[in-house]
Amino acid sequence: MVTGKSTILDVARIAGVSTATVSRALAHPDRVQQATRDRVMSAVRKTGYRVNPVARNLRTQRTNVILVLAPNLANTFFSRILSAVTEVAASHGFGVLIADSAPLGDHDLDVMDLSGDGRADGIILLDGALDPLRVTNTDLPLVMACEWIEDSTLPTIAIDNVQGARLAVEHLSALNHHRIAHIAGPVGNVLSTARHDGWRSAMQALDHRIEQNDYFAGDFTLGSGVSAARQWLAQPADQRATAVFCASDECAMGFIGHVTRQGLRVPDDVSVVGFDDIDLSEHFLPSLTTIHQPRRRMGARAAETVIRLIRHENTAGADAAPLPVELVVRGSTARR
Amino acid sequence: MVTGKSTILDVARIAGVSTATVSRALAHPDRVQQATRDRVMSAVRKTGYRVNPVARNLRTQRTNVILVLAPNLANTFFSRILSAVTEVAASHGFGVLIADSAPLGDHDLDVMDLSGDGRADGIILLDGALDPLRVTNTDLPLVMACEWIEDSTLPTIAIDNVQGARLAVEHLSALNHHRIAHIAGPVGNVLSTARHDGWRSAMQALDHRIEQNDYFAGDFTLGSGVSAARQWLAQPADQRATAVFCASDECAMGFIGHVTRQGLRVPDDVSVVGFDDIDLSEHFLPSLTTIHQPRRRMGARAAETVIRLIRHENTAGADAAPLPVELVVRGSTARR
DNA sequence: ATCGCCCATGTAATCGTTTACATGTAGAGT
DNA sequence: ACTCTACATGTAAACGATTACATGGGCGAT
Repeated sequence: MVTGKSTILDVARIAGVSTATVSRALAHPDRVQQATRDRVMSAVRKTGYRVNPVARNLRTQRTNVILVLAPNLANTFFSRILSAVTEVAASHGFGVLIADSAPLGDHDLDVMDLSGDGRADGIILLDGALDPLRVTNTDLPLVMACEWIEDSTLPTIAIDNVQGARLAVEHLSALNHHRIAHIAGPVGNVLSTARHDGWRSAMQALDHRIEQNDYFAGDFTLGSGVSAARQWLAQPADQRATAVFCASDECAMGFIGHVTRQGLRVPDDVSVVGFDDIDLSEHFLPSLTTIHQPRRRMGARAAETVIRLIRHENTAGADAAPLPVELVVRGSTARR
Repeated sequence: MVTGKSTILDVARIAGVSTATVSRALAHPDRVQQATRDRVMSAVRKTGYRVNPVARNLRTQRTNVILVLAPNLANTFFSRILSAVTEVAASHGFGVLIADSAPLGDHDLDVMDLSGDGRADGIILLDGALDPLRVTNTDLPLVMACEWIEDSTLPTIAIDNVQGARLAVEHLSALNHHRIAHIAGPVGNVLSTARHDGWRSAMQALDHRIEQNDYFAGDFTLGSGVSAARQWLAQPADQRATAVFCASDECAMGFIGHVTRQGLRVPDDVSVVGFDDIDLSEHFLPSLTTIHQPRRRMGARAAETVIRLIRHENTAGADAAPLPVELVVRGSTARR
């Protein structure tokens, strides 16, 4: 019980059996006699033996681990996805490890340098910005979730971002807003692009002209909401958009925070719609009208899909369809 | 380049050398002749060979991986700690994997079932609720951060929670509040306990009586802030505490959100202080007066400490002292 | 009593690396 | 010409488990 680095051989010696029997006693208790099983167990207790997972992984070529690569752990958006993944995986006997994919972009690493050809049985990738060549350079089952990679054939779990943007714009339009600005996400990001496209096409479909000043660059963060708010406030009061559709809730909160502190009121002076429906949105002041993403379902579906791939089960199914989004009307939007 | 599951032996055969030479060409390029090195490299390219980290880990008994166990990834508080850990680790050649420690509490698993005696070289544990017996049942270097385990001798990086609570209470007292309520964190949690103690002792030191109704149970979440707000509102208006010290920022936001929606104003009708200084606090409405935790520094220090332990470097130093906290005065507190 | 089968256990190969040690070759020093 | 060094490479033993196959004893059927 004291040592701590005992091997299966130590146990075998103490129990007076072979290593094979120890291994069997542990993995298939029904295949060894009660008496020897007891001797083995007691030896295990005596030595404090724990199986070395690395050795086991090498021999069995399995790890029972799913690796999740997330682009930015600081983004509160991922938490619920991760917990859903963890739950589903656990119910199938898999553990979950998470890694920040940011270092992968910078250095010359690729996915496998972290995941290791053998460190995980499958990967869930939440980062669409990774070089596709690097990503597919692996035999491991890999599914994308939330974000995706254009022109790749990877299984992908995502929502209909264009539709989400459209719902936001239509909601604002129905409240008699015609000048609906957009604070975008980071350029190059697939989500940004989809939401931006959705905004543009919805505006066109509703015959609302998009003024040059109504597009603000951003990056999903609180800070980018604040700086967009500054730019918006700098415009002459009678020439501003009367509503803003933000590419993320955080960004929306940054915007609202800043304009409120400058003496304007939301939604009386400007309506704001976010995207994501993070936990805080409901409690923010004013509570945030936003596009709800089914985060738990995304995480669960991603986990199920990758596990099915790992097990070589039939992966055909309704997986292709994007998950539905939903407009949640709260206190940050009002009739003009 | 096509296969994908080629071993060092395949490379050796194609290059016409032994596996030892391949291994050396990759790990110590200076110890093989230019010519053979080139042959090896070209064989590597031809086969798409990637070293199998599991085999390497087994052989070298190292992984260059640090495992971080966090109690609750949904808590936005951890993000910045994690990114600091990741950065520092990377600069020392370590990768970082993160796992949710929640499953460890429930099942019969212990730390090693996830980390694996061999899967990581060291552990940073952010969860103080784990059974100490299970935690210390490992040879791996292990450091605690943020939370800690009573009566254990594990190296611990933390802030002075009692002092933080004291600063909050003193600030409110200086603003002429005497009835200062407290919304606590989960019972049994070391942070909750320390902050609760700090509140109580500061109140005593200032000769403020603690009324029975001024303690609210909670659990750090938004929701617990809301339900505390309900209880507080249910009290007769002239008999309520005039200020509230919350055990977390999220909780404070939940409280403020609810009372504001019920028609009260913060800070005019009630002052609120949070704890943590998460990103959003500055942008919340009103912006949140809170106790700032140096999250990046905690993460960095934890990483440095565990790496020093892994390398058997002298670990003595100023590590014992808790990191300083700081009161950040913003818009949620006002003179009574 | 003999044969054959089953069950519990042991033997040893295997997973894919790294690395201590052995081997062989070439050039320097005498 | 001979030895000694130095260096490049090969040989083979680890790392710690799992598992196909071999072995031997016990027991039922004949």
